[in-house]
Amino acid sequence: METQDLKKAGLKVTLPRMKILEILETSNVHHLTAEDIYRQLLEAGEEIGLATVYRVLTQFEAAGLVTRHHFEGGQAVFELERGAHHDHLVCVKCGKVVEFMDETIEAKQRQISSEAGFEITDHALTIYGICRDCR
Amino acid sequence: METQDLKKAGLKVTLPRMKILEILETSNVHHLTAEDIYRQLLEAGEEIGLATVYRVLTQFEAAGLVTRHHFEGGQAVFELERGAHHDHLVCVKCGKVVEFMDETIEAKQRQISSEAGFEITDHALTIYGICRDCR
DNA sequence: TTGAATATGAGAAAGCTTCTCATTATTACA
DNA sequence: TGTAATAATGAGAAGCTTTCTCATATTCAA
Ligand SMILES: [Zn+2]
Ligand SMILES: [Zn+2]
Ligand SMILES: [Zn+2]
Ligand SMILES: [Zn+2]
Repeated sequence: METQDLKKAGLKVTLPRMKILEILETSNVHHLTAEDIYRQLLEAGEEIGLATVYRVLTQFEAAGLVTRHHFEGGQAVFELERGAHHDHLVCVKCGKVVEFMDETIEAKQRQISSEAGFEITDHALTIYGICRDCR
Repeated sequence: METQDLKKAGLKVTLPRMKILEILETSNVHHLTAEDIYRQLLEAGEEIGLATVYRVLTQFEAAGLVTRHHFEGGQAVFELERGAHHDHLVCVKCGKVVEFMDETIEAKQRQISSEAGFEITDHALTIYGICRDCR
């Protein structure tokens, strides 16, 4: 299936791309930085450069396989696109990420945009807080 | 009044701080990057370094005088804290920023956080789109 | 199998932001 | 007002994340 995804996106099936996709698919943490992925590749003994990780993630994003988020704190985080739109709750102490989706909020955003004369292309709602475990 | 704000924040009243505060107060565009401010200072003939601009903005942020936003596109933008919380609609073509606040959305966020066991510290909702003029 | 097209690794470079440190300015108080 | 203690500044170096360059290696259609 991976192979199909890559071919559909017009990308050649290469070892770096398959390994990166595999990490995104099998990781129990769904939100990973490029460095996270790079480190996992090193640990697995793969000799894949950090530049390749960034390059591939950017291609995956363009192909719609992956979404890039800009949470506070510098590094972008990437997550495999699993179909369902959602927004994020991020713990500022431990970094835990909880996903949620609220149709009321989504609808209100559409209404606000249309009233302002904007054609929505995207949106990012991130709530920062302290999770139960960190309190 | 500016002078008071600075003193209250425990900051000495210096020329760079007053000039930067003045730019934030008088600019008709409310969302400025550090470079925007630096450029305006240069144009006004002030010899203030970019490092000072960043330093002062960070201090203003800590003092609650200014809010820092991380819209897409790398550079942070700063805006004078005028008391009323609001979220943002950003045009991806021209960069125009429209502010809005919706109590339904705010309330939903509080509910979602509390249900997830998070104590909210902050949130950022940014809708990206194409404004009327850019269509 | 072969060659055109594409991808990779390594390091350089870019873009934004923070740090360092010698110099200068502010402020409290004599 | 003068002075000392404290804090702020400017300039450039450095840090961090991300992208670029280019010589080499890989993929894949024919
Ligand atoms: Zn949403
Ligand atoms: Zn997510
Ligand atoms: Zn809000
Ligand atoms: Zn604003």
